Amino acid sequence: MPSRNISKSVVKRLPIYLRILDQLIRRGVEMISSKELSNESGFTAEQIRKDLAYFGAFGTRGAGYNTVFLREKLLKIIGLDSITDTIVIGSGNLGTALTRYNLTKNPYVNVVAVFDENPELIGKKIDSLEVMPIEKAPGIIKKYDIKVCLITVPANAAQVVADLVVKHGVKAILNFAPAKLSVPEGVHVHNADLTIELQSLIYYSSAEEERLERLDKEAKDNKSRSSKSFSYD
Amino acid sequence: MPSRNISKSVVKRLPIYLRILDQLIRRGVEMISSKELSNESGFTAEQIRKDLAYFGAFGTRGAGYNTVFLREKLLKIIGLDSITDTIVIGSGNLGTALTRYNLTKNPYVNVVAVFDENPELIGKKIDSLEVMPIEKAPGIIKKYDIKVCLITVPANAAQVVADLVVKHGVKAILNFAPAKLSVPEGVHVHNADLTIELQSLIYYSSAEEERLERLDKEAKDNKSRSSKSFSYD
DNA sequence: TAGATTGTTAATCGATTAACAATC
DNA sequence: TAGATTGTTAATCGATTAACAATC
Repeated sequence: MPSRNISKSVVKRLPIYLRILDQLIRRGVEMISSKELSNESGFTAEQIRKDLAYFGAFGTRGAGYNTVFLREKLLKIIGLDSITDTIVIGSGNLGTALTRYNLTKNPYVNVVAVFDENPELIGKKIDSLEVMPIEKAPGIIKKYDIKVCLITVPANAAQVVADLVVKHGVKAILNFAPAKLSVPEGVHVHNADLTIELQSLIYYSSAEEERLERLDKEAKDNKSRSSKSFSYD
Repeated sequence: MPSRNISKSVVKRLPIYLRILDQLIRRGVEMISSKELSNESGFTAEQIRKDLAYFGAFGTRGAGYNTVFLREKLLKIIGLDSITDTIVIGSGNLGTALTRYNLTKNPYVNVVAVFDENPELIGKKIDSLEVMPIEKAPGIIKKYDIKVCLITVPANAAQVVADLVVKHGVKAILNFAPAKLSVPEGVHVHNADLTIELQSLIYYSSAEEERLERLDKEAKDNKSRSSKSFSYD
């Protein structure tokens, strides 16, 4: 029996399984074992089987999973069985890139409008879309029943924009602004904070060990200079 | 005593603490308690204290943390105490946006070059940088001792690019391509896969409960139609 | 039937939270 | 000294891994 309350980590893996299935189907593969999915994805076979089992029993013992069947199940589970309309707020470099990217590359998502506050950018063309003033967002959200929104405005504007879209019915925000958004219960925010990603990567890019040892040494030096207690070890 | 083997989840939170400290210092705040940092960040005060304690004792009991002091410690811990030079490979919409973004917004990181395979894009100007042919990457990596690299090429080119930069000494890759990269031990990859983020967000954007129940119902219907066994409950 | 691989339960591991002594 | 808040140890929680019976 599928049980509810699926954890975030499980949900984040589902689109990866979907992508792999898309590739396999394109290559003509009809059946795939959890072992092979493990090779393709880097997750363990046990984890893959367990993830899928939260939603049902989609495989055949002794044989594996039918790729087309599993793909269809995953589409329904994730909610990609019909195209999701979305809007982009913030038509700067990143907003423009994401709009173009989604228009071309992503078969499951459709950007229906791009908004900006800056009057200079209104009317600017991004492929076939024209940047609209932010005031028109509520109307568009209503018209297309928008539930998902991408925010690519500067940090200081992000909360105002989030409040606005949530007020008109948006349930999920992909936030690229380097700011923590407060949203009511039931609204989901994923932070795609590129600065954070990059900085945490820098942590690993140089000899971690040495850097932290240097830090320890400094601390010790300070201590023996200024404190009454000695440090052992 | 600071212990080694810091987990990824801890490291990902450090840049967030850093950003909050930057804001606090700009506002003139001199001391901050873990409780207040909790309010600003959304993490619990216990977690913040524990995270920091992995690296040393930076606070003052009864008083909290000195913002300037803690910021400086964090810079050293993360490795941001000197500017990190980086390169961007792939000068499409996303690569261009990230290059501009980093050039302007990020004080700790500097994009020194942008590369592309496509001959048509070579020579294109992104602010003050000229897109260079990918063949020049090894020379630039050596010249600037590049350890961190952003990959924004199409999925099918990502692995080749990764192999190339790793071969010449890159230790950390921020990968925007929707592809799993294989890298040798000691090289770190962070995937910033916007499609995955967006799709997993869509999971939460519509009534999860209902969707999954519909799925269950389908499964049950199929079973009672085609199988020999009945399903109870 | 023998071989393979799922679905699921139990064991382990790791990360978060709670509690509190240390100490400013 | 009393009040506040850290640093750290112990308890809890959740997620991953291992094991194996079910079954194609």
